Amino acid sequence: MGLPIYLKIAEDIKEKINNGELKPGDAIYSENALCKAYNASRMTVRRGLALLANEGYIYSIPGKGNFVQEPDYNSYTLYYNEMENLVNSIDKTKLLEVNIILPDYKLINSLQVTRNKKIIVIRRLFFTEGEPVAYDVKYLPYYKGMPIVEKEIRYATFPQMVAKRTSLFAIKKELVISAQMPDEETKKYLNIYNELPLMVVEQKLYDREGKPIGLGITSFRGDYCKLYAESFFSDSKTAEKYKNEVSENANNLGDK
Amino acid sequence: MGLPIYLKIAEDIKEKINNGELKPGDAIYSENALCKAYNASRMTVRRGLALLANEGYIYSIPGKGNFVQEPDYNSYTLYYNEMENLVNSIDKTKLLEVNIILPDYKLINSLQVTRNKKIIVIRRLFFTEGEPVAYDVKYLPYYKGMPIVEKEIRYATFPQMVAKRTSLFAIKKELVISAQMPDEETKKYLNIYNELPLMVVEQKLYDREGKPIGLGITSFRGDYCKLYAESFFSDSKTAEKYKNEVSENANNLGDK
DNA sequence: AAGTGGTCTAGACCACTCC
DNA sequence: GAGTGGTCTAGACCACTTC
Repeated sequence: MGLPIYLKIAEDIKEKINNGELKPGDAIYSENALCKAYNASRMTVRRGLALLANEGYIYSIPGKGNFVQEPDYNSYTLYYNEMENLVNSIDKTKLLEVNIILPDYKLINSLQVTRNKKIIVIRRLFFTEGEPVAYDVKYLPYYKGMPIVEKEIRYATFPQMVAKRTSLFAIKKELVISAQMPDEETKKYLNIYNELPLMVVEQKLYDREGKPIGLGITSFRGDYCKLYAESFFSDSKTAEKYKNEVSENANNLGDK
Repeated sequence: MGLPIYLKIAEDIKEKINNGELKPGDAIYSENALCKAYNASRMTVRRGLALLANEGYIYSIPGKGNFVQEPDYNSYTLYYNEMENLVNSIDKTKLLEVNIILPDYKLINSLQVTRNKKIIVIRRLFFTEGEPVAYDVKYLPYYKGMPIVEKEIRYATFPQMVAKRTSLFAIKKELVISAQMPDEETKKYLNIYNELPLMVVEQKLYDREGKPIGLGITSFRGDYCKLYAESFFSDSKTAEKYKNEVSENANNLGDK
């Protein structure tokens, strides 16, 4: 069959872990044992084990062996894009303000700048089908020669805004998500007349050295925002590619 | 130096990507070229590249080459544990109800069961320093011989509850996060007398075959719950162990 | 035909753990 | 000292893309 040996090894062990044959803390067969069992070279066996290690299934202790890892119960992957979420997609934005200000106490702390540092403020409203659904504020320390392009300001997400200055690979991003009641100003912007909470997402970006390079606060109408997260144990990804082949091969062998 | 060659290769290329020398879509030196440049065997070079691929920095096209990957702007890692979050840790729970019910329409849909399937309901209150901070409901399809242990019911998180039935490795977890206003009952439970929103986290667990095995809804007082997420480009993990040595080497590059 | 990445081998030396 | 994992080599054959 077309399934590479290293994948076969990884899948077999993964299956043993998934069905409970191997439990967290248990030792796996040694690499040499696996070499013999699969009639494979050690590099091939190690490649299979490396896969499992990458997916969080096993870990190794030099001199002792490979062991089944305790799974991480509390880790999820969250997809967040202020322009797009479960409930709505932003189809229009309105620029409320673009300005350069001096930071107040909170901003000085959050962006770790001096009180004389100029800060760009961008305040926007996000619309979905004519309805205002989110109030968005970004704070960016101003640097000389920083390009400010109208179109970008209107339609860019936060990472896109700073991409001009730094490689996006180098950026660390943080989110703090909370439920809050809107103040009077926000109520007005978002056409809130009754008791309706906000989903507030605070987004902070850091450069490679860990220095903050931007703070964004997006306040969604509670009825227009749901965030979605999932635990992905990257199970299938590895063998997915071969899945068809496997079933094909089951039917017709031997051509090519 | 103690830094393994494959790590050195990976770090060098990563640096080129981070500082913008290599941009998304750009081709990397071919594996053979890297072999010569680092005076290394191809397996070693490929190990370095495999690292970068795993971290989302590059991808490869057979027959063409390795290329710099466009980073994923919208992906974050969220840590969620209903008993523990940014603001508070649950130090006491109160069991409101443990019961077996027949599912209503919504549960039938959500858990994908028949209307005759028995469902376990567990309703709890979570406390922090004497204050009720969250109202928690879990729905679990009932299976014969399912152990129900008082202590577990009181203090277990959702994944822990189902761990008895299925290997946790095999579980897929989903979260849907929203901001809502409390109903009268919840207000009473959580001592809410004024306008205070809820952070509602809906948690759904699936077994290996994708069948739902549990639904949980936790309603936190808005002032007692903040969720935290971060983008981790697993940068450091790889080289962390060698960091001291890396900075040593940073001074005397430029050879070759 | 030449170059690329994908898989794999059969060794090697090292540092470590366990006995 | 025997066994373990960690690193690495110098080849090999394959399928693929490009010219």
